[in-house]
Amino acid sequence: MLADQIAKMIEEMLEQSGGSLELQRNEMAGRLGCVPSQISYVLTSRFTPERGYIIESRRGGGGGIRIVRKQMHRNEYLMHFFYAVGDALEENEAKAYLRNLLDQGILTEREAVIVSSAVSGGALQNVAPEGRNTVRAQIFRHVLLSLMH
Amino acid sequence: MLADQIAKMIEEMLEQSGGSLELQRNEMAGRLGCVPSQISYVLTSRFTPERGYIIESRRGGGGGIRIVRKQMHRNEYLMHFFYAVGDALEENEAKAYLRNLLDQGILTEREAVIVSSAVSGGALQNVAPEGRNTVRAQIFRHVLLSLMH
DNA sequence: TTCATCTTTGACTTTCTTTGACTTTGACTT
DNA sequence: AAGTCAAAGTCAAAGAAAGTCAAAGATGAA
Repeated sequence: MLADQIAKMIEEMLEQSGGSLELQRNEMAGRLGCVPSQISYVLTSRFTPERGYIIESRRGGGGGIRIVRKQMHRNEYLMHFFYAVGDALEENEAKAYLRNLLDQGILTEREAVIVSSAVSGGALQNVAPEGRNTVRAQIFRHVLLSLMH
Repeated sequence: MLADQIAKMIEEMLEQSGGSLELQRNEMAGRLGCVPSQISYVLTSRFTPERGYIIESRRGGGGGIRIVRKQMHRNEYLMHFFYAVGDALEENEAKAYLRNLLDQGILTEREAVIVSSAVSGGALQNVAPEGRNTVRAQIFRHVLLSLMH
């Protein structure tokens, strides 16, 4: 399958380059004789943050796509929380998790304060009350993902 | 890319001169072998007030362009952003502000990453699109407040 | 088979860059 | 004051990437 070949190729390039690389979508698609959006597809379906990759890109002349593989070591911990949080999260649950992360030395105090205020009731005033716990969970999970670096 | 080279060059000059400098658009374009409006482009796309720069200029004979990198003190800075953010905030604007806070040493890289992901489009998926920029602003402002000690 | 999910493709959109023609402004000369 | 020249400003068009999305095609499980 095309997508798998491309994915494999990117993995190899990542291996060679020690974990990060930059490529040009059109150029790569040209070399492989496929349509450029195929590259995008591979990237969004295989190189997701959940699997430990970060993708950044720039459009326009001289643009390109940057792929970074995050090192997995104490990230299992974050993963654990990621799944524990689930789809909805109360403000005080959030606080409890943060306390935990702080105790484990995964967050600094300031970092915990930042996250805490980002998911505080005040920050989510403009979200309909029924949706608040969902949004809070979503934000929290995104933060956890971003910390797996 | 041309624009990036020019930006880099200007950054270096700013560094050397301790934060402010004056240049001549035509003269610089001549040295670089590019069209003068390219300099204007770089200035408007990269050295924006959002990123903490002030640009002033004089036309006519003997004219020139003055570039100043603002530096304020912590809370002033945070206040400044607090008001600048206003009631709605795009994801890109948020990134620009964070970059700036990072450059000023007000946030660490990890902290910037945390905030960035907390206000990312992905984190706010469950907020109705019309409300997203409002919620993002609210979260961002709360985080700024929490940093003002 | 049938349904759901994953792939592939291509048309269209958005974003960023580069260029050049034209405009505005300021300083100096006459 | 008028004219001239030397700046910088503006803007739109063209070019160069990547992003999005829906339709069509596979593939696999029940």
